[in-house]
Amino acid sequence: MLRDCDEVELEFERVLDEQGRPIRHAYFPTGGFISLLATMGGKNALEVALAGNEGVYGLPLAFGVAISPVHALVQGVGPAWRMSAAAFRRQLGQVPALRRAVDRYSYVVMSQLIQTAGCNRFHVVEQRLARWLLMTADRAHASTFRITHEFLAYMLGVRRVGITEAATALQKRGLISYTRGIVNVLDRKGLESASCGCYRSDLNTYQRAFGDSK
Amino acid sequence: MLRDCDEVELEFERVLDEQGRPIRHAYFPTGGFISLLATMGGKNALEVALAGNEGVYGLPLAFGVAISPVHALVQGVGPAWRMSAAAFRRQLGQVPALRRAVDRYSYVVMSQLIQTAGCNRFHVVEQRLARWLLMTADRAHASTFRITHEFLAYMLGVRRVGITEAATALQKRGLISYTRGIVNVLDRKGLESASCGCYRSDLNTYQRAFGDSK
DNA sequence: GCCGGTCCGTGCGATAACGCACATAGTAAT
DNA sequence: ATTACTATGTGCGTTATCGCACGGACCGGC
Repeated sequence: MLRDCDEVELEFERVLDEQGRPIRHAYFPTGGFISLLATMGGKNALEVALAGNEGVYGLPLAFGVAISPVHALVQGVGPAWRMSAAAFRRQLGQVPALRRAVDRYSYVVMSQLIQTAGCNRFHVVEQRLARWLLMTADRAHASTFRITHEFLAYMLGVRRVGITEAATALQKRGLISYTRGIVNVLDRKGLESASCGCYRSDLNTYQRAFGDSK
Repeated sequence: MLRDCDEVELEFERVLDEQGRPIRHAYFPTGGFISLLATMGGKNALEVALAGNEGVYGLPLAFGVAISPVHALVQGVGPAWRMSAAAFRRQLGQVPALRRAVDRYSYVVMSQLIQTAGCNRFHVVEQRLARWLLMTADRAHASTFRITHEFLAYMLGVRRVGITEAATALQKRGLISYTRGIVNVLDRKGLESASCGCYRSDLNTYQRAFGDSK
């Protein structure tokens, strides 16, 4: 199966696919991770899912559709396996274990989309920011990572200043620290309780889909 | 395949499955339709998708997981075919055409979840209400249907009064009329332009997934 | 050491939606 | 007709977030 893959380096802010355009490759991130954004005409956008080494980018291919429903943007640099759309579909037909894993992961993503929809509706920016930082720290496999307020604002669909305010509050509480694009998670537990339950809820969903069978 | 099905009548406000609990049956609505809600601890909820005769309820079963990520509530009364979870999974394995249709529909639902997440973040209540009325009218196969402001508020995750205000505005513009739980869509085109682009966008997605191959 | 660019912080009026309380208007049963 | 109930409408102070503008701080290059 690896014969159909290239190993590529995901470059920061690289757009893998745009909403409404063909999906050219599936990606299996190993070190990097990918943001999936709903773009809402103009400059508004909203991150709806995150694909790191726990998942894959390119699910629609598994459903027999090659048009991306999201704007896919590299968020964390690092290596990934890349497979052409055609090869991915072929492998899905030939390798039952892959098919099963992708199906399970589809469930996880669908659940997260549902959770995120509610989260964006009901939770305040500070909670959502805390959740986002935790999710990102997990996928970056590090408590420190690179991200500006500007970029965060784009992900969460709020003003840059909204992020500044929320981040300042988290910093004052000693949960994070940051300077010019470098965020450091100081107190993971604390940040988790500052976040909405959505973070934990996502973890549980993942566990339910993959953990229980092991 | 129909041998594994019962024909059942979907009763108004009947809860088919709760979030986090097993999915007992898959449903193929013919006349009725089903709301899928994200429940956010306590009384808050948000409709994230709608399954009518264009789709099916029970997708997670197709992914090999039997736990519902949503609160599934009957929204429109009418008949549906019902199949046990086990039978649905069996049929998916045996009937390639079913598998393919369900895959395509999974893509549609996933796209709609993405769209809806953005919609709830960026669009005002009046636009979202207009969208919801259009979606419901489509699935009810009628321009008149039963729905209270209270229920609508629950679906859209806003205050009842928020619906009253938005509905009053739409009524003043001659797009709808309503009295005590009966809504009537008077001007479909007008309502569509009062809504956000999300309604049309959903239709396009559906077309893309199913229309193009025919 | 200055300069241009990037990133972060603050101030302020505007707005959509909130929560709560209460008023009115149909509907339906007795 | 009275009563009870459900559905809708109104009023009002509060809040989270917005949009915009500007001030300051840090950084790398010359």
